[in-house]
Amino acid sequence: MPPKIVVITGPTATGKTRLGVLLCQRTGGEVVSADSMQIYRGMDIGTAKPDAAEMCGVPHHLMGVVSPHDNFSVSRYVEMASACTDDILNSGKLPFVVGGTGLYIESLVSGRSFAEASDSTELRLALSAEYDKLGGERMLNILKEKDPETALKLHSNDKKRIIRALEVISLTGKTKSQHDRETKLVPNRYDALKIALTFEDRTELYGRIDRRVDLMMERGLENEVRTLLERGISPACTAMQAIGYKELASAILGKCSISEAVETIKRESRRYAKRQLSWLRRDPEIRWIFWKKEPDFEKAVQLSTSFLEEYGIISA
RNA sequence: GCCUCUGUAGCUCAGUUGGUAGAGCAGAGGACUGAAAAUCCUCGUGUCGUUGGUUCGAUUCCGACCGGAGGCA
Repeated sequence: MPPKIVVITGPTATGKTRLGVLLCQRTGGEVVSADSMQIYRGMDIGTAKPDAAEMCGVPHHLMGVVSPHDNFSVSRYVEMASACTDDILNSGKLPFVVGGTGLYIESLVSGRSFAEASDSTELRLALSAEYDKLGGERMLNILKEKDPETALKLHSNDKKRIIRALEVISLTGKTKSQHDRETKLVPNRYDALKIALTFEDRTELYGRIDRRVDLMMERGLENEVRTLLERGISPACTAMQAIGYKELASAILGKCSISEAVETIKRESRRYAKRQLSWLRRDPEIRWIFWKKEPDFEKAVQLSTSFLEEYGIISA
C-alpha cells in the first residue's frame, strides 16, 4: 500500500492555510504547499503566503523557493514535492499537502510522469508560429492524422494543448494519448485523504474574495509588483501570470488605472475560484467541508479529525 | 405648477410599422497529463414602471399615476 498523506484543498480564500496549520499542530504534521504561485520568491502579498505568525512554527515547504524568472512547471513540482513528502514521511511525520492548484495535487498524488518537453522552447515557438499561420482548424487536422484520440478531445481554439500534443509526438515519437494511457495504469504514489473547503453559498465566497483583494492592496501589493518589475521580471514570465500581478503590472505600465486593475483582479479571482470548483467537483474522493457564513475552524478541525480516524491515519 | 425626454435581463442599452423580446458586460456549467492563478468550450437569465382604455391580441398605440433626467416659470 502506498503511504498515507492528507490533502487540504478548495477554492481561493476559503481558509486552507489556517486549517492546514491547525491540523499539523494536532498531528505533528508538516505542510507541503501545492500552489503554483506561492512557489515563487518575492510574491507574498498577492499569493496570500502565510507569514511566520500564521505558520505558528509549523514547517512549510515549497513556498518561495523558485525565482520568478524561472519557468516552473508541474513536472518540476512533482519532483520537488514528492521528494519533500517522502522526507517528511521518512522522519515519521505526516505530510499535509495544502493548496488550490488541482493539477499539482493530482499529479503529486498519482506520481505522474510527464512526457518530455522542449526546454529550448524553439520547437514550441515554431509550432506556435505555424498555428498562427495555418489557423486552429488546420493544425487540429494535422494532429488528427498523427494522434486522432487527442485531437478528438481538443477544440481548434485550444492552441496550447494542440501545440503540446504535437510537441510530444516530435520529441518522443510517441503519441500523447498513448503516454496518457500508460501513465494512468501506474498505481498512485500516495494514498491521500482529500479534504476540500468551500462556502455553502457562492456569494459568501465572492464577498470574501473581494475583501481579501482590498486587504492585499492595503498591505502594499502595488509595491510588491513594482519591485518585481524593477528587478526585471518580464510580463511574459509564468510568475507574472498570477492574478493580481499581471493586472497591476499593466496598470503600472499605464494601460489602465489602479482602481480598474483592482476591479479586474476581483473578477478574475472569482472566476478562478469557479474554475477551481469545477476541477475539484469531479473528484468523488473529496470530503467537503462547507462553511455557512464564516469559517468555523473548531468544527472543521473536529470533522477533519474524524476523517483522519476513518482513514486510519490517526487512531481514535 | 407647466413642458420635454425617460423607465425593457444583475448593469449599460437595442428592439418590436401591435402577435409576450436581444446584444455587450456581469453570471452559471464544463474540460484540463511539462505555462494550470494558465488555456479552452457551452449556456441562459425578463410580470418589457404601475394601472385603465382601444384591439381578437398591447411591452409596442392612447390616458392617468408613480420614479428618474432636463427645460420654463
